[in-house]
Amino acid sequence: MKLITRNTDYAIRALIYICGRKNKITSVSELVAKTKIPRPFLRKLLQILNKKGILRSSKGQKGGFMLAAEPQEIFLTDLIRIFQGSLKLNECLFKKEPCVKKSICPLNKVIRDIEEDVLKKLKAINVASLAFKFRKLGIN
Amino acid sequence: MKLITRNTDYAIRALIYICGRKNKITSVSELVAKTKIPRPFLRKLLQILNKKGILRSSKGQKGGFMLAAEPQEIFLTDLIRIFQGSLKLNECLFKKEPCVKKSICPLNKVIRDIEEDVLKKLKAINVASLAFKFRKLGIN
DNA sequence: GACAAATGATACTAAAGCAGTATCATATAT
DNA sequence: ATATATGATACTGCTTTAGTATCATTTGTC
Repeated sequence: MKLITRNTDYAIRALIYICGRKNKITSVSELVAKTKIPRPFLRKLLQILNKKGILRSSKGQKGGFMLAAEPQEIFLTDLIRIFQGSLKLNECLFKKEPCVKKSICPLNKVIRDIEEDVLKKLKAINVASLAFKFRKLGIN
Repeated sequence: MKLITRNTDYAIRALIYICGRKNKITSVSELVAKTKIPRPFLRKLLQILNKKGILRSSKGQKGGFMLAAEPQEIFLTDLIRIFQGSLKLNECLFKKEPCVKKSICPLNKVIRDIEEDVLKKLKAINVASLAFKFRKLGIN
């Protein structure tokens, strides 16, 4: 039972660092030095964030990445969705023979309620607020 | 991101049914007929619940399972712990080089807070209350 | 006592997701 | 030209999930 996996975690930390660099381009080399994330893995993550419109990249020497979106508009839910697919905590568990009464199933309901609450809380967290907290503590 | 996996889900549904049978012994055959859970898989789950002291079994003809614990004392958290291991939502994500400031890491903190809230809510759900809800709806 | 019907114990398997690595192509500042 | 970036893509190893398969043991019934 994991809320966020490692690639989501890495992505968030990379974004927090990039956010702190404001409008300056940040290279993978700099990110690797600061975050200790394995280089080829981080490269892959950044390329995905680029394709998803969260980062903007420039190639060639002096190339790198910068934010393409406002940091207060990049939510934890977005990153989880990108790197972990669906946000549903309880997928349909009876794939073969779906319970006809699924919509009123009490077990599904209690799980759904918890799920919705989690999503609401995740939705309230964005890169800007996290970056602010890190900055205040002098981390990164 | 799944709160409960299929074996936990199956286990809960089996327990709910067994709970409804009160003090009568319930065989795997009856449970398979009612829940449509694959027989060998269900057998394995019930054996685990037996070992963990949640079910009591009797062998031989007319054998089967009944609750070994009070249904209001069997919590969702217990079953998740049994079938999904730890309840930690965010395991240590920097295994190789653990962040020294982990205890004060803002990202870890927000995730931990959500996690604790989820656990509190899961802890409030037990087999008895679920069985009651199912019964009221005439399901199972 | 034989037998059928139940659980106990254990080992095995297939598929999916997670956490990366490796390589080559392409763009660009100097 | 060349060094230094990213882009695209394919591959690998490990773990978890979701089961299946077999044989041993116990027990009620005839």
